[in-house]
Amino acid sequence: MQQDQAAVELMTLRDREYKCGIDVTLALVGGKWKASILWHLAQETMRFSDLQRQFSDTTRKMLTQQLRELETDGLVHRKVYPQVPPKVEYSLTDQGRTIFPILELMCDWGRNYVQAARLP
Amino acid sequence: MQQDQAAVELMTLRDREYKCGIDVTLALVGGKWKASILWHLAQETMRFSDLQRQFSDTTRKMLTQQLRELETDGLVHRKVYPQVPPKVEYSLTDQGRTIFPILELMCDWGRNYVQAARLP
DNA sequence: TGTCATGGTTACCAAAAAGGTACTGTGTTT
DNA sequence: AAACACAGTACCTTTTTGGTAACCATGACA
Repeated sequence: MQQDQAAVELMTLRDREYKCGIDVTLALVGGKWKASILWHLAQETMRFSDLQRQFSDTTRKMLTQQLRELETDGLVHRKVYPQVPPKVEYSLTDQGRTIFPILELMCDWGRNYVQAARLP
Repeated sequence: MQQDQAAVELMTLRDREYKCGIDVTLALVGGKWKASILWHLAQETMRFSDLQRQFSDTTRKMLTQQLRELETDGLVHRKVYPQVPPKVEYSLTDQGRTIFPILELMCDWGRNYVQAARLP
C-alpha cells in the first residue's frame, strides 16, 4: 500500500505554499532591493527622494514597486503629506522592525565572506 | 563645485560590486532553493538522491545547478565515490556552517510571520 | 510665461532565473 | 537481452525580474 511521503506540513500565505519559514522570508525580502531598503529604513525614516539618492543605481519604478510590496506585506509604513510638491515618508512598521536582527547578521556575514575571499 | 555623493565603499566579489554585506549574502543564498538546501545539509550530509526526495518539486537539473554554485562559492563540499552506480555526498564546508545562525533566524521569522498573518 | 521639484504611473523591452524533456554511461540484477 | 539505479548533461521554453523612456499633476519661483 502506498503512502504519502513524510507529509511535510505546508504553510500557506496569500495562496502560495511554502515548505519552510526560510522560503517565506525569502519571498518577502529576497528580491534585489527589499532587504537593503529595509536596512536603510531601519536607520531612519526616509522620504522617497532620500531613497532615490541612496539607491541611485535603480529607478523610480523599481523603488515604488518594491516599496508598495513591502507596504502590502505590512513591513513598511507609507505616510503621505497632502501638500505640493508631494511629500511621502517611508518607515518600518513594528513588524518590519522585527526583521532587523536578520538583516544585521546578513550584513556581517556578507562582509566577512568578502574579506575571507580576499585572502586566498 | 561638484563632488561625488557620499562615496560609499564598494565590496568586490568575482567582478561584481556590492554596496553592502546584505547584497553579498543574498547573491550567495538568495535564490529559490539555496537557503533551503543549506538548511537541510546543516542537519545531515545527504546524497544527491536524498536531496531529490527532499526537493521533490524541483528537477535534477535545478538541484545540480544550485549545488554546483554553492560548491563554487565554498559553502558546500561535494564528495564523489568512484563506484557504479554513482554515489555523491553533499555536506557543508566550515564556511557553509557559519551561515547557520542566519538560516535559523530566517526560519523562525518566516513561521512567525505566517502565524501572525492567520490572525487578522 | 516658462521652468522646476516631487512622487509617482504606464507601456514596452531585455536579461536573468527557473522549469521541462530527453538523453547519457555503466555495472548489476532479472 | 532487457531493465534498473544513480548522478548527471544538453537543449529549449516559460516566467519572473529589472530597466528605459515618456507622461502626469500642482504649486512655487524667476
